[in-house]
This record gives sequence, C-alpha cells and structure tokens, in this order.
Amino acid sequence: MASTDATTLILDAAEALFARQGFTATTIKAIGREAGVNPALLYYYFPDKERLYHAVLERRMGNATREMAVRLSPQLPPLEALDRLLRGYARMMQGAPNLPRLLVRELADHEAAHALPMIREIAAGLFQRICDVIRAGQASGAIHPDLDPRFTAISLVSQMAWFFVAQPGVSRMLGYEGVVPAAEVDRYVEHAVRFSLAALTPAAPAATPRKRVRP
Amino acid sequence: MASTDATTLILDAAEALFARQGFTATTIKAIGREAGVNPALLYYYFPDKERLYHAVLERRMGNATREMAVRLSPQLPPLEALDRLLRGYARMMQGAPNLPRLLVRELADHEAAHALPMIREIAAGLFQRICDVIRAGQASGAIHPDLDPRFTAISLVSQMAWFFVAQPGVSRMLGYEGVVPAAEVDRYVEHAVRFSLAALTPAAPAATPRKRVRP
DNA sequence: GTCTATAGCGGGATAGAC
DNA sequence: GTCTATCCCGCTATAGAC
Repeated sequence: MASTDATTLILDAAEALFARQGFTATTIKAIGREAGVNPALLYYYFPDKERLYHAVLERRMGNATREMAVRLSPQLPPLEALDRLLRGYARMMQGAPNLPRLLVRELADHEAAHALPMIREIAAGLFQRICDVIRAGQASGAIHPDLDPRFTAISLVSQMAWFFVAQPGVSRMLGYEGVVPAAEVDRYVEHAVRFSLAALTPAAPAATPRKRVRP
Repeated sequence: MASTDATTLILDAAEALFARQGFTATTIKAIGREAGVNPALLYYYFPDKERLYHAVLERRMGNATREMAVRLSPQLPPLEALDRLLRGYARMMQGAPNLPRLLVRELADHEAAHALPMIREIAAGLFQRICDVIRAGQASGAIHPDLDPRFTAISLVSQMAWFFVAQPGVSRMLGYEGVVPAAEVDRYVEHAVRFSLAALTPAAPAATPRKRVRP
C-alpha cells in the first residue's frame, strides 16, 4: 500500500478530499497539492474531474459492495447469515474510513450530474438478498413471522449504516473528541447485532399493536 | 405558507437547492432563478452566501430540533416517551422533506467553513435526554438492564434517521420510482417502533453472547 | 510523463440607477 | 426594494515546452 505510483497518489488524494468536501468543493489544484503532483498531471491520467471522481468511487465502493454480496453466503442458516452480514458491513466501514462519507454524499447527490447510478444498483441487489434471507428465516420459524421483510432489512442495515455515516455526530454523542476508538466501535457492533437478533426472534413478545396515545 | 414576501421566496428557493445540491454546488444565480427574483437582491437581504445558508438551517432545523426536545416530556413512562419520540421524529421528517437532506449534508460537511456547530449541539442535547429516558426505563424495570443506554439510543434513532436520510436509495429498494408514499412511510414507522420496543423489553430472550463463527 | 503558462468561463459580490 | 452592469477572482481544462 501507499504506492508512489502517480495514479495511486492521485486516487488516494482525490478520495480523501472528495470524502471530506464533496465533488464540487474539491478542486483539481487541491488534489494535486494533496497528492504532491502537478495539477495538470491529473489530465494525463484522467479525462476530466468527473471521471476521476468515478474512478475513486469504482475503486473504493465497487470492490467493497461486491465483497459484501459474496459474504451473504446463502447456505448458512438465516440468523447466522444476518449475523455475519452485519459484522461484515461494520468491518468494511471500519477498514475504509472514507467509504461511509463517499456513500452518504452519493446518496445526497444522487440527482447530480456526477452521480454514479452503479452504486445504487449494487446496494439494491444486496438489499434484495437480505430480504430473501429474512424470508427464509420466517419460513423456517427462526424469525418472527409478523415482521415485514423489507422493513426489517432496513432496521438491520440502518443501525450499521447510520453509526458510520453519522460518525462526527455519533462520536461526539458518545463523548469522544475526534473519531470513535476501535474498541468502542466493536462494542457498538456487538450491541447492534444482539439488539437486532432479539427483535427478530419469535420468542420475543408478539409485538402486539400498542394503542396510540392520541386519537 | 408560500408567502410572496421576497425573504421567504429566497429562503424557500435556497433551502430547496442547498438540500438538493449542497452548499458549494448551489450558485447565487440559481437561487435567484428558482426564487423568481433578481440574484443581486439576495445581497440586500443577506450579507453573503454563507449567512444565507445559515439562515436556511436556522429556520428549518433550529425550529424542528427545538420542537423535538420539547416532545420528550420527562413525566411520561419511559417506553411511552420513546414511542412518542420516534413517531415525532418521523412526523418531523415527513413534514419537511428537505430536512433530512440538509441534516445529512451538515453531518458530511461538519468541518467545512460554512458548517453550523449549533446543529450538532442541539442534536447532542437531544441524544443525552434519550439516554436519560432509557436509563429511567432500566431503573424501573421496563427496559432490559443489559443494554448500553448510549448504544441503544443510537439503535433507536438510526432506524428513523437512516430511513429518511437515505430516501432515494430506500425508495428504490422498497420498489418505488420516486418518493415513498405517505402510507408506506407510516407503515415503516409503525414497524420500527414495534421492532425497537420488542428489543427493549426485558421479556425478550436474554441476549446472551452468541459464539462467533470464526476464531 | 511532467511541467509552465494561459485560455475561457462562471462564480460571488458591489456600485449605483431607478 | 429592485434591477443592470460589471469587477475580480479562482476554477477546469488545454497547448505545448521539456
């Protein structure tokens, strides 16, 4: 890692800045400065700023989401599969700190010209597979039958996604100055997995509709 | 609403564009066009672009988060209070579609020059109060004592936050083209509340540590 | 492959007429 | 209060020397 290859230097610098500031706020000159190369050199390796951005996304998010899809091995028992998935998601985010920030910007900027539909395609595919696992769990009796599989998938994913995507806010709320320490992240992941599994298990109280307080 | 007062026209247009495109990608001229007023007029009502942005945030998010804080009436029984809180959060987001997008951009851009620390201050205060409610629930035996209150607060909030913040993605995953229909949003909110309460209740299985699959 | 220089455009902001 | 005209700056991208 930390190759001195110019392409890699540029991609690393661009990734850091795009994650920190977003597409528009990041200038070619700033990327050149951060990478320690001449800004004009970017145009030797990439046709324009937008496709440099796409290259950054492809390198970081493409690989990550494809790995995730593989991790959802369908032969495991459903609860086991979900357990693995959630932990895998967390490890992926922890291993690449820029990833959540790139992801959230893609979500926010989805209708911008520079946005990459690919990301959302992959995410949608992954989501479908989580739903399938939940349905399998309901069929086998391991998961509460009253739960809507799609909503349940959102409940599971959101606990991981939000934690990492909202990092600056979450960090401060947990009482830390900068980034959340790795050990604390692990504890949260452990919590989220247990919390989710507790809600999934049919042994849990039957989730009877609670009367609303107001009419 | 939809006042023809120039200030309101400008704030409305700016809010829509800042939410859709972010601070840097939104130009003064575009705001003027969207608002149907002359771009130079913005400088009569606001000193510069940054403080126009702050005015947008203050108007939309300041009020919303302050309302939320009030909603957490401390005299209710803890589970009731959390139920109300989650539903209130959802209603707030539904009532102001730009709000989640502004929020997520503030999270992402928190270290940018234009960011408003105020937002995170308020959120942190709200978070503390949720933690207190959870601790009260544990003291009274209504909430499982093994749960970490801070992590649990994140689990609760994230299910609501992510659903709204990740709207474009979530919408597509649920099978809709554009925005999620209001009735479906209500169903999700209902699901998330029950899912969360099921995980909170001490009657749920004791959340014993599950053995990891790999060493 | 890497650098200098610069074209060309669009941005934020202001001056001043009305 | 609102509009026209414009300044000045910094950005993306290119031309071309080395």
